Amino acid sequence: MHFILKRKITLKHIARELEVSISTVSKALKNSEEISRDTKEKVQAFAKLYNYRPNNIAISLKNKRTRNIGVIIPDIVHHFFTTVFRGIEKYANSRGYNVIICVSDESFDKEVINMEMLANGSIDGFIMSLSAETQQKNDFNHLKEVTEQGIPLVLFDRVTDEIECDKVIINDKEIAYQAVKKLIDSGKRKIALVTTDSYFNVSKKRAEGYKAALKDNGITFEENYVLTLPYQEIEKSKIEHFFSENDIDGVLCVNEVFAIHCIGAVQKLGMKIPDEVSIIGFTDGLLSKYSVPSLTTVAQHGERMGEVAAEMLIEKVESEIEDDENETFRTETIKATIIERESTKN
Amino acid sequence: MHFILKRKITLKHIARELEVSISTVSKALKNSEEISRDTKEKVQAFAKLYNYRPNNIAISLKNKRTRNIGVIIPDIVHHFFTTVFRGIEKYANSRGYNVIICVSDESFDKEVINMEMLANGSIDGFIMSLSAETQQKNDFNHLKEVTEQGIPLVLFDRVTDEIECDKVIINDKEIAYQAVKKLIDSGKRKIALVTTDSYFNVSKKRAEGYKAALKDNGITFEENYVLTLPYQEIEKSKIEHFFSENDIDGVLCVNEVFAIHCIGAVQKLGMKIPDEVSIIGFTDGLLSKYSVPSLTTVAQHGERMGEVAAEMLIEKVESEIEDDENETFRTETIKATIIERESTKN
DNA sequence: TATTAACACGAAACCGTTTTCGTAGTTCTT
DNA sequence: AAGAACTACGAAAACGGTTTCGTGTTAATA
Repeated sequence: MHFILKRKITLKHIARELEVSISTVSKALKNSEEISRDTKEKVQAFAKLYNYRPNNIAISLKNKRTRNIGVIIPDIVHHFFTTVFRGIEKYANSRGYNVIICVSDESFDKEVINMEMLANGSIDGFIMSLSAETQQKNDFNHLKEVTEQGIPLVLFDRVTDEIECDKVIINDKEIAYQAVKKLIDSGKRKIALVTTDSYFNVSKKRAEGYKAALKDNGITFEENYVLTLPYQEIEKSKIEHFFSENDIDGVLCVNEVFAIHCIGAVQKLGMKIPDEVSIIGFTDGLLSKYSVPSLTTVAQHGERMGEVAAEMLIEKVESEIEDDENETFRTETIKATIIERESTKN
Repeated sequence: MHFILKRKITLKHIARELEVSISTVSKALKNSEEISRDTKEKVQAFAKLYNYRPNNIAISLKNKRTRNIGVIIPDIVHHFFTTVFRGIEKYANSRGYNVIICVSDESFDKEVINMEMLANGSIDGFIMSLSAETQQKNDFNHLKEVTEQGIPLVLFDRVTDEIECDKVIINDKEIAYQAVKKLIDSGKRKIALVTTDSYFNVSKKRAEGYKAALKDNGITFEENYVLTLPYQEIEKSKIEHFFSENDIDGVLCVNEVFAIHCIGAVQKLGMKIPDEVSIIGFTDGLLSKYSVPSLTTVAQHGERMGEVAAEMLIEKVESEIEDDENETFRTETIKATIIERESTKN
């Protein structure tokens, strides 16, 4: 076995070979008016023959623009985040950007480290969703530093009011309201909320919608009807206990996995879905689609969210106005929709 | 609102401010022996105060090493790939590498474009899994070019013999054999294979294991018992038809979604799982865990696969031997395991 | 024919580092 | 006191491009 390494060819090589200057080569390849037709053809032919490609790193250094976007998300093995990521990747790619992804693993420290790693020239801007720990600690100095350096930042889904930047969220409160309204309209009155700890801003918003819907329909909110579950390591017994102790006929879950667990618990207790208990979840993933019964759920349109986030970021990146003074930040809201399946009746 | 942009500070700034040369600053920050204690302290203090961080791009250009890994996968909203990716990301990060990810979307052209985009200096090496279309076309010139340029490449799961490089696969044939054996041992004889088109090398391997297990147990292979499904857009009716036309008592599916569909079809036909029909799938995702009945499945240990791939790549990247002559490539096999759940009996 | 304009190209600076090498100025030898 | 040996630093090249500006040659103009 004998490989000939076709090492990357540079302008310098071409220049030397063709006995012209580097500048001439550079211009010739850009089809500059300055260069004679003859020379251009010669250079271009040579470049093509040896498959010349400009070195991205050199261009990045010169332009102070990498065409890389940094994405920091709490988890990658998670349907919602992957859909958002797909949206980001697609849009970014269509605009000639690459995506560097880092996973914070819900850890504050990792989030900080990842940001610092990328903030030193590797990327032109960040798109991120806050880790659980960051939201808990309420410490956003790493974000502040980055924005103060003039690096554009777009936050999605798990955002914070503490930082001024572009944001993309869904209408969590509203859609939770609608979901609960839907349960009420189908005759349910004893509606539970299965949620995570409230330092997740999305959970908080969804709880608000839940409460508002109850109130507007003359149902008094009962603390007992709220089941708070850890984000991971769910105990089935706790859920079963919840449903056997309380007389529930409708459930809103803040995610898909919780909803599946509820289906299991409810069925185990011998109750029929949706007739005796109706269930609505969040996140339209495979689980919702393929569970039996299939799950009525809130589609968050993650891909759209990703696209919008990427678009906002690239806009900021490319508008080199650096207008400092009257820089303006937007918050885009993606309208979630309810996908009706078998776990509810209408 | 008035922001003061703390623009990134460079060696040049420090040098100017402290009235020393750039080289002195550089050395001082590296604690070089060459520089006097006084100067070092002065420089280091200044750098710390202004939060100096070296520019990654400049360092990359100088060192001709980016500490970036390029990952190209067919799909991101896919449990197996995300787990592999998590493994890659974790390991890479622990070694100080960042990961740039591109999605080929099962398209040959996108795969090529993405490779070219990254191959011009943006990354030190590739980890990838071939797109469906690439496997179909059997065209691997883009891979060949990259390896010929001396860029390390590690292929995982969807690999090809046409390219000499490091590879990470699972023991597809073996584990399929074991899965079928398990069905046979539990008394099943009329075992179906639900698979994709055979240009997927993994499907081919699994089919081989399936056939070998039948043969070794004196069961004749029947073409009728193989159901080939498209990768997407599955028609339920086709599956139901398959199960009503054939007298099946065991099923091996090459993925989770196929398995879930089979559960649905079998149940619709009024047959009991696992007593009348046992089902085993591939990919241990949420669906397998939460379906009813839960699914016995082949765990591919994607995260481990990713770790191994990343480790192999980084080893190659960092061994600058460029030994050309006797460069040696490995193929690591991750041992898949069968996770027993309710869809089979023993 | 002298002047000017157009043409075609090269030198050099620049992006932000690292690193080699050269050299003032000081201290140590003998 | 002269040479050797340090010490502490700076100049410059290099990584691979882009871009501005200057200039020698030729062609057009007066």
